[in-house]
Formats: sequence, structure tokens, C-alpha cells
Amino acid sequence: MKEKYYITTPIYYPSGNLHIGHCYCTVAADAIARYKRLKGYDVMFLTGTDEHGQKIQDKAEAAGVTPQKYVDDIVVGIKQLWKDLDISNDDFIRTTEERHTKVVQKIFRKLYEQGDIYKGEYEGKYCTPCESFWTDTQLVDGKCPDCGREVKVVKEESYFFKLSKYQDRLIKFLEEHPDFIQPESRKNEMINNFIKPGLEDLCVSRTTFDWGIPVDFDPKHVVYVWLDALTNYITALGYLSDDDSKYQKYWPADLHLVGKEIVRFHTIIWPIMLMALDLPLPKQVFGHGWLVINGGQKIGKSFGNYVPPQEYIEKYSLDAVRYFLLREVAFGSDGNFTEELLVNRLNADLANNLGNLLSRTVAMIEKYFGGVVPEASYEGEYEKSLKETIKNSVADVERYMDKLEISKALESIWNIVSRANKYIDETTPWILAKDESRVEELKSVMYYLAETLRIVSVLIRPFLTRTPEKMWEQLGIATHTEWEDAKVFGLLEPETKVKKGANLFERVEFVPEEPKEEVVENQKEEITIDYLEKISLKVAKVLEAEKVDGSDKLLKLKVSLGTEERQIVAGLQKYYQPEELVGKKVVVVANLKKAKLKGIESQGMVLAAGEGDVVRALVVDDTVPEGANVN
RNA sequence: CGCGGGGUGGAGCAGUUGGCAGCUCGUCGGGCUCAUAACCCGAAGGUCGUAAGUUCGAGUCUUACCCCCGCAACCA
Repeated sequence: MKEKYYITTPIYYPSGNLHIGHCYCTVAADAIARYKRLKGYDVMFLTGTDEHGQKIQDKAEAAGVTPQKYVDDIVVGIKQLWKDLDISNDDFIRTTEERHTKVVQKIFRKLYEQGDIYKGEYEGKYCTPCESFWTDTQLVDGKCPDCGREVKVVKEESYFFKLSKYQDRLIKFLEEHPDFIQPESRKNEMINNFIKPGLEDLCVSRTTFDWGIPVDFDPKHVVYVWLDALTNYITALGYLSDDDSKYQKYWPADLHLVGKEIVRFHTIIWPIMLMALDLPLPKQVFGHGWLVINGGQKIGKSFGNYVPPQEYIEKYSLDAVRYFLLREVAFGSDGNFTEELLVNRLNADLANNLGNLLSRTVAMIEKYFGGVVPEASYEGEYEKSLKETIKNSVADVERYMDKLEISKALESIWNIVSRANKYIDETTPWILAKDESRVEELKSVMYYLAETLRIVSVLIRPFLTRTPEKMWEQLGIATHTEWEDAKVFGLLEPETKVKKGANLFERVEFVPEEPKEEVVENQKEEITIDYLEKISLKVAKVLEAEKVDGSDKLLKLKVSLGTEERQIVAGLQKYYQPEELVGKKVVVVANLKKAKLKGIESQGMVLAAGEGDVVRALVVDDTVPEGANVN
């Protein structure tokens, strides 16, 4: 009987298209699920969408469609995205499906009947025109953050869930299960920040909008978020349905993979709900970090940096994208996502190391042995060392995967790849090939390389979905390989016929996108005064000016800021004769990072205004002293 | 004093119980020619945010301070 493994992603909110950050989470879950399957587990991998709520209702209204139609369309896109990413989920739960809504109603009623849900009053700041509740911290100057109008204190009849009743049990559970919240740093945060100060009862129904699951015994209420969303993990298994065999088999979940911002709900509200229902609790909740841009900027449409994930796949291939997401960032902490980093990974790890290793190996076997993998009878120190590396690295991969350190698992696999590349240099097959008496050594080298590649092709299966088959094709491996095959050296049959094929990964040149000036001009984001104050603008007197050799645009200027002199290279040659500028007082950016233009250091930037052929430097009155600040 | 995360060679990051400061990329020099301008070897480059303390010894422990980022009932 196979051991079961139940893993989930969050159910995503389909108020818009998903971005690369969502892919990150789902690809990670997919890699873990694939790994467990290869290890022989009976895996249940669930993802889905959380489709109710005010925001969806608003968006649908704005689009002039029903909320159901609105989410239906987005969900089509999400499912396609998972397909494009080779996500191997076993089920996809939508909270608008009957199998979910019916059970949520049952659960709500059950909790109500047993007294864990009670009717009370929700008090909040309400903006009537916007039909929205706001918390005190969301208010701007005490007014509605959306429209700026006054808000009223409004009382709304609501149902509440008695979180407080289970507080002590929850603390006890967390203490007895130190591995429940991962990474561990989040555990203290939850306990100190949210549980210890006392849990407030949770508002679990709303009457201000109706896009939700109606409370069946009080239909003017709809079930509010978390009670609806979190239960997906059991409704998808058929809990309280006619057929709960999957529930019986897979629950409790082995791993809920979630973003760090919703760890709270999964480690406080969800366990308490399960306690109230008298159900077993999941074994682990792992809160992963976020992908950010340029050291902290979040990804999303509202941040103006949205790129449809498919664009990356089309541009760089699916396996490159999957590899990057899984390799670049330590799972659990935030990490940078930029195309440049992706290209670096693709070129260095995939093309240069792995792709090229296969390419040179197959080429040599073809050249020296007519494409037939020879038998290995010779084993010297390099062969022993290579085998040793493989053995240790495979053990590392398993160790890291068990700790969900996916990035390190991949690093360990590439450790083998690097070792094999080095092995070629150590054994210098091209020299062996010239010496008839060393043919046995050459045979072994070829076999060891091919066999190493076979093992690597197995190890990468959870992470890269397309590459293993491509490798097998070139290595002449027809049989399906399982995880355990990676642990045995020597499974590759001699006499196997290799065949050189297309490069596994093509190197790509990274071309930084040149922002189109006009577009940027008109769409610059709003900045605050603090940001503006970071820019030091000063008046500078031009002392000298000359053309830069080999450039038809640049002028080299020497300017005085009163207390110091600077050399600035400015792109003004087309618009000024050098002598025209001398003596003028211009405005410069004084704290701009130094740059080299045509090999000449530029310690600032001269401000100029213009359009088309007319460009003039910003010049101030002679009465303003050199070095004066421009505000 | 709301809570949390972080500040380590040019960039991005590791640094477990305090014991010679590492990895990847980039740069420079060399090697090799089987291979995808690839691969292999070597070098340069860090007073580990600042200040004080504990210690034979601190990136690691303590305290204070500075700076960046995130969260604060629905953005993975």
C-alpha cells in the first residue's frame, strides 16, 4: 500500500490575471508533488481559485458581466497557465462549484448549531457611496481612501466565529508541534503578534454584498472569506459529501504551501476551524517568500511591472522558467526576479553546464565509438571521485527535498554536472583517443559520462519537465526511469546508441529593454516629496567645455560647484558649441552615481529641456551663486 | 517604544553549536580544443551597517544606534 501525500497551494483570487509570483508558488508545489510521486507516494496535489467577495463583484459590474461569467473567464486563463507550466495538479477546486458551496453551508450550519458561530453586530467605518468598510488604519485623514469623503460608523448584523474559545488549545498545539509552521521564524511572529494579545472573534458573514455563499438559514447573509476559502482543502476531497473516500484517504494534508502573508490564516483560523469541526489538523504549513523586483518592489499589475508569465516561457522556454523559479531563491525568503537574472541562470547552469555537457559527451561517443556507448572496464581515481560525488549529491538532494529546500536540492544536482565537466578535463579523452593502448580508459570515460547524464536526467525530473525526455532521446534511453534509478551507478546498458540532437538549451543574449522615452515621460509614477529630496540639484558654473573624441553627441565639461570642481559628460554636442557653454550657470544633478561615457568619468548630469532638435540646458541668472541648491 | 525580515568582496546570496570569511555571476590572467565564444585552473577584490561590551578568540553572543524592506483582517 502506497503512502499518501496531500499537498496544496493557496486558492488564488481571480480578480485579475495571475503573475509570476503565483507561478512561483505553484511550480514549487508541483516540483514537490512530482518528487513525491517519483519516490512512490500516492500524491494528491490540489490547487484552485477563491472566487467570491466584494472585489470580484465590483470588477464584474465594471466589466458589465455577472460575477460568475467574470470568474469563469479568468479561471480559463488560470487553468491554461498551469497547463503551460506543466503543473501536475490532480484536482482544481473552485469555490463557486456546488461540491464546495453545499459543504460550506453544511459546515456553517454545524458550527452555528454547536454554538461556535453566533449572531452579533459588526461595527466599522463605512463609506456609503463606495459601499465599503474600512479599518482605522486604512482611512486617510479619517476619510475614505477611495473617494476622500466622510465615513460613518455603521453597525451591521453579522455572524461571528468564536476563535477565542480555542485560543489555549491552539497555543498548546503549536507548542507540541514545533514543525507545524515553517520556516520557524514565522511561528513566534504568529504567537507573539496575534495569538497572545488575544484572538478576536472572526466575522464570518456579510450583508453588504451578495457575491458569496448564502447562509442557508439566514439568506441575507453570505459567508465571508476565510470560512469559505480555507475549507476548500477538505471540500475538494469530498468532506461531508456522498462520497468522502478521498477525504478518508488523504486528509489530513501533509503540506499547505502558502505565501507568507497568509500564514496567519492557515496557522490560526484554519486549525481552529478544524478543531471546532473535530477534524485532524494538517501536518505542516510552509510560508514561502515573495519574488520582488530590484530589491523589494512587489510584483503586480498595480505596480506597473506586470508581465504575463507566458511571455517568459515563450522567450526562454518552460524549463528555463521553472528552473529559475526553483533555483534562484532560497525557498522561504524573498528573492529577486528579473529577466537578467533569469538569463544568467539559463546561460550558466542550463546551457553552459548541463546542455554543453550532454553535447560534448554525445559528440565524443559518436566521434570515438561511432555513437555506441562502450563498456567500462577501467576505474581510476577520477572515476572513483566522480562516483563518490554522485552518491553524495543524490543523498543531498533527498535530504534537501525533505526539508523543502528546493534551491539547494537543485544546487546539489548541478554539483554533479560540474564534477562531470571537470572529469572531462581531468581525463582528456582527446589525448586518450590518440593512444591505442589507452582505449580501455577512453571507453570508461565515455561510459561514465553517459551514465552520469542518465542519473542527472532522473534527478531533474521533478523540476524540469521537458528536458529529461530530450536527454533520453540523445542518450538512446527508451525506458522510463524512476527515482531509485538515480541511486544505482551502472544501469545504462553498454551498446546503447546515442544520437546528437539539438542543443538542450540555447544561450541567449540579455538585452536590457530600452525604455521608450516618450512613454516613460507620460507614464512616470507618482513620487513623494521624500523621494524628490533624495535628488540633489545644484547650480554649477561651466569652466571648460570640449568635444569628446569619437563621439558626435558628447561634450566634456568642467564645472564649479563653488566648493568643488567636477567633470561632467553631457550629451549636448549637437545643440551647443563648446564655447557657448563656458561661463554659463547650469543646473546639475550632483548626487548622480558616477558613470563612464566613452571612457570618460562623468560626475553628475546637466539638466536640459527640449524636444526634437531643440534642446537647451537649464541656465540660471548670474546672480545665483555656484553650488546653490535648486529646490 | 506595534510586529517581523534584512544590512557580508562589483552584483546576488551562504555562513549550522562563537575557532583561518565561503558560493554563484561578473572582472583579470592562464590552460584545453571533445563541446553551445563552451569547459578546466588560478588571481584580484571584503576593517562582515555603526559604536561599545562579553570572550583567549565575535560575521556568529549582549546592548545602543543608523539605514532598507515587508506586515498591521482578504495581493503567492
